[in-house]
Amino acid sequence: MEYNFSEIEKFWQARWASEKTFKAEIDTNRPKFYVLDMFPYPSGAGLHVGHPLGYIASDIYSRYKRLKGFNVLHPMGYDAFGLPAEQYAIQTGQHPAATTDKNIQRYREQLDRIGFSFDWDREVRTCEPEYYKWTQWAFLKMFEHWYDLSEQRARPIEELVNIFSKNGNAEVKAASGEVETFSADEWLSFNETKRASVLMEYRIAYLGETSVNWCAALGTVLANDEVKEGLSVRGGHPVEQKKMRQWQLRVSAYAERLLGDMEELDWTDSLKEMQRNWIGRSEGSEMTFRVVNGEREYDLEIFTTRADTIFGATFMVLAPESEWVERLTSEEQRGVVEEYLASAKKKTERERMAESKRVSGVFSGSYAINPFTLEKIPVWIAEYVLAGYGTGAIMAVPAHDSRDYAFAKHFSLPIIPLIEGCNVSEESFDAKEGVMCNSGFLNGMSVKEAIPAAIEEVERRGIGRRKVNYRLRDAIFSRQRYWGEPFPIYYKEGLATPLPFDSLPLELPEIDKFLPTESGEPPLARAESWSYEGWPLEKSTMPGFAGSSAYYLRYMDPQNRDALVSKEANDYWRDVDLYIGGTEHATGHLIYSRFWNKFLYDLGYVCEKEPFKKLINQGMIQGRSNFVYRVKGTNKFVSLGLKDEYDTTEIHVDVNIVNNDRLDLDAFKRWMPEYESAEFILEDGEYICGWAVEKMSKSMFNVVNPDTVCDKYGADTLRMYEMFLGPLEQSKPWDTNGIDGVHRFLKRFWRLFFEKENFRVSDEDASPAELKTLHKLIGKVQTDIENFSFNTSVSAFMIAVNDLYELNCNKRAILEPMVILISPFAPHIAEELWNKLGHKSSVAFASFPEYNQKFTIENTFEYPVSFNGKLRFKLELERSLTPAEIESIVREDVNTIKFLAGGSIKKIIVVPGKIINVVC
RNA sequence: GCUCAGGUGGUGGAAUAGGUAGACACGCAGGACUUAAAAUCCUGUGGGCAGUAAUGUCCGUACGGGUUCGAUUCCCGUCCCGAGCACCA
Repeated sequence: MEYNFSEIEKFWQARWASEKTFKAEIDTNRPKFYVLDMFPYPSGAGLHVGHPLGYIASDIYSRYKRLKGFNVLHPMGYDAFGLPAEQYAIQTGQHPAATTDKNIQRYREQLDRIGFSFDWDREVRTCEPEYYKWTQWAFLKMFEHWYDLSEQRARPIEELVNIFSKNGNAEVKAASGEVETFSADEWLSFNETKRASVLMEYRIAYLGETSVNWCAALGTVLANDEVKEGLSVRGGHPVEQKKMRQWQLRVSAYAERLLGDMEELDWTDSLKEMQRNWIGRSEGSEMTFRVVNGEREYDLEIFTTRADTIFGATFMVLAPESEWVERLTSEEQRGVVEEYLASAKKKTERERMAESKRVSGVFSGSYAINPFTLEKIPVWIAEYVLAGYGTGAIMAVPAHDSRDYAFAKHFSLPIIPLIEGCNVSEESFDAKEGVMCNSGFLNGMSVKEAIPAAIEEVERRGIGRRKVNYRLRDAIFSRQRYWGEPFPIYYKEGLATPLPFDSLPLELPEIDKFLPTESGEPPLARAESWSYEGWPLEKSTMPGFAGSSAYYLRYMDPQNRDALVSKEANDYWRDVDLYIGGTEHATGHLIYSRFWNKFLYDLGYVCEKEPFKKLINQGMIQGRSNFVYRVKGTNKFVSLGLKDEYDTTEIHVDVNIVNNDRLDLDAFKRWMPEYESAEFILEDGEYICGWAVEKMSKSMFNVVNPDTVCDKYGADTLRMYEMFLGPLEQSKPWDTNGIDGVHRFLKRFWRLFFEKENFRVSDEDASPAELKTLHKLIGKVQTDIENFSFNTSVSAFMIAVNDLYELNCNKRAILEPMVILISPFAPHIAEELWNKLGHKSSVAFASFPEYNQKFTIENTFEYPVSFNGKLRFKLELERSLTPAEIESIVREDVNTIKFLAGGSIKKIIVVPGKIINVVC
C-alpha cells in the first residue's frame, strides 16, 4: 500500500478539527504547560516557507509534552492591527478590516495544511472590539496609576492625591516628569488645572511633550524600535525628530525590575544581552558645577560614570536641545550659538548619524568652576552630547574619553592626563585601569579605588550624589493612524485633565477615507461623531505593540467578558513556559510585554511577575535564489559550468522551476514570454543553475510557499524537513535539495508496517537487538526534544528505521512505540498508522514510551583493575568479552580514557592495536 | 568602535563531561530490477602517497601558539563571516 500523504493528511486534519482533539481546558489534576508562538501579522503576501519554522518547533514540543502527560495550552491568533493594511486601504479604498479578514482566512488555510495542534477555540484577533476592550482597559489602569519608587510598584493615583494633601510631594519618591517641590498647603491652594498638570507628570500612561520620530510619509509617529538608521522599518521612509504632545507609557519606571528579573529567565544570553543594552543601566554620580554667565550664576547638574576623572575636566558640554543653552549663552556668543542650533535642528537624525565622526560645536560664552581644581573652564555646546540621556550636560575629560578627546583636539582645549604613564598625545586612554596622578587626594590610588573614593568625596562636600541612569526611554504610545485601538479618552472643555471613557470597548468609528485630514489631524478626525456627550474623543490610536502586550494572558481565558483573564484561569495557566519567536522583537514587544505584565502584577491581576519563562529564537529562513546565464545579445542560456567561456548576464530564475539546481527547460520557456524561444547550452544534457543566498522576496523569485511543498511531498515531509535543515536557532537558507531524503525516509517508515500490499504487524516478542534499537531512539528523541535539537532527532529516526530494515522487524512491540515517538514530528502519518494498529483514539492521547537504558548498552562490566593505583570503571563494548579478555585489553590496548569529576572512570572506549600510558 | 554568537568534506550539518572527527542527509560515481522511465534497493565517496587488491601510511575541524598521554572541544593571539547596539558621558 502506497503512502498517500495527501489523503491521509486531509482526513486527519478534518478529524482533529471535528473532534477538537487539541482543545485545552483547565484540569487541576494535571500539570499545565503553556507553549506559545509569537502570533503573526497577517500580511497580504501569505505565509512563505520560513514562517512556519518556529510554529513547527513549538508544535513538536507541544505534542511531546502532551505525550508526557501535561495539559498543554497551545493557542494561535493574529496581530491584526497595523500599518500595511491601512496603507493598502489608502491605495485601494478597501476597508482595513476587510483585507485583514481576508488575509487571516488565507493564513488559516495555510496553517491548517501543516497540521498544527492549536486549540483554535482560543483564537484572538487584536482588532476585534471584544479583544481590544482589554487593551484599552489596561491603558486606563495605567492612566489611573503612578509608580512608587520606594515601594517599587504601581499605586492608584488617589493615594498620591492623599499624600499630596497631607505632606506635599517632597517625600514622594516616584517615577515622574519634572515637578517642582510643593507642600501640602501649596497643593491645596493649587487650582484644578494646576493639580491636573502635576498629576499628569506622575501617571504611568501620561500625556507629555516629547521629541518623537516623525515620519512625514506615513503621517505618524514611530517608536525607536520602528526606526532603523533614520528610516521607518515599514516602508523605509525618512524619519525626523519633532517635538509633539503625545501619550506615553512610563516604561522607564520599571527599568530596574526589567533588568533584575531577567536573571531567572531561561532566555539565550544574546537576547538577554540585547535587553540589557536597551535598558542600558549605568552607575555613576550626579554632580553640580557652579556656572557663570557674566553676572549670573547657576548650578548645573551633570552625570558621569567617571567621578574619578574630575581633576581632568577641562571643559563642559551641553546638548544643543538642552534648556541650559538659553541660560548660558552670553551676549557676544548669541549669534554663533543660534546659527549652530539652527543647523543642528535642520539635520535629520540620519544626517547626524552619517556625520557622527565629524566634530562640531560652539562656545557658549559661559564658564564653569571645576569644584576640585577651582579652575575656570569653558562651557561648550555640541551635538555629540544627547539631550535625552543623563542631564543633557557633561563634564569633558579629554584625556580619558575618546569623544571628549576628539573635541578637545579639534578646538585646541587642554588635555590633562590623570593616569601614571599613559600617553595621550595621539589618543585618549579610556580603559578603567592604572594608577591616578594629577588628581589631588586621589593620587596613588588605582582607578577601581578612585571611582568610589571620588563619589564619596563629592557626597561629603554636598556637590553631588550616587546615581543610576538608564538608557531606556518611556514608550511613545500615540499613532496618528486609523487602524489601531482608539484611546478611551475624551477632553472636556475647560478641564485640564483628559477623562477616561469607561464603557469599554470604545469602538473604532467608520470613516470614508483613511488619510489624515487636510488640516493635518489624524484620520479619526474624519469620523463625524467622534465624541462623547459632545466632548471630543482622542484622535490618535495606539501603536502596534499595544495589542500584542498582553495577548498571552487573553489566550488563558479568551471569551471572558468581565475580565482580561479570570483569576481561576490565570492561577492555573500562570505564565508561558515556552515562547518561540524571532529575535526581531528583542527590544520591542519583549520589553513592552514584560512591562505590561509587571504593571498588571502590581495591580494584582496576574500572579507571575514575568510572562515568558523560556524563550527560543528560531533563526530566519533566507531564500536560495537560482540564476541562469544569458549570453549577451542573444536568447541563449549557458549552463553554470560553461558560463566562463561566454560573456553572460546573470538572471534570477524562479526557484519553483528548478529542481536540485537543474533547470526545467520547458517550464522555463513557459515561464515568461521572452524566454519562449530560448536556446540552451547544456552540460551533460542538463542545465545547471547558479545559486546564492538572499532574502526571501518576490523580486528574487525565491519565495517558496509551504502549500507547494505540501502538494508535492505532504505536510509531514515539510515539518520534518524544516527541522532537519539545521539547528532551530540558526539562520539558514531554504534549500529544497535535501527534501527528497526526508520524504524517502517517511515512505520507508510507512513500508515498515506492510508486507507486500498488506498491513501486517506481528505480535511476537521483540528481540534484544530490536529493543536496543527502539530504546536508543527513545533516549535520543527525548533528550533531543528537550534540548530543542530537532535536526539530530530526525537523523536518529532515519538510523532507527534503517536498523529495523536490517533486522527485518515488523513487531508491534517495536513499531507501536515508534509511531508514538514520531507523532510530534509527523503527526498525520502517525495517526494513520496508529489507527491501522487498531487504536480508536488519537495518538495524541498516548503516552511517551518509557526509556530503558538497559537495552542501549549491550554489555556492561564492572571490573576492578589496578592501574597506577586502584580504580573502578565501566566498559561499554560492542561485543561480549570474557573477563580475561577485558583485563588484557585494559592492560595493553586502552587508547582512550575519560576522567570524571572525583577521579572515577565511567567509560573507556577500547580501540584495539594501540597502547597508551594512563596518568591519573 | 562596543557586545554577543560562529568558522568542520562538493553541500546542509553530527560529535553527552577533552577520548576512533565527518553521524544522518543531499549531491556525485558505480551496480541491481525494468523493453524503458519513474520508484525502489545495494556499494563507494575528506585529501595525499604506496599497492592489482584487501590494506597500509601521512595530512586534515579558519590561522599561529599553549595546556594535556590525547584538543573540533579548554586557554592566549590573529584573520574572516553573521547578529545587535552605536556619540549613553
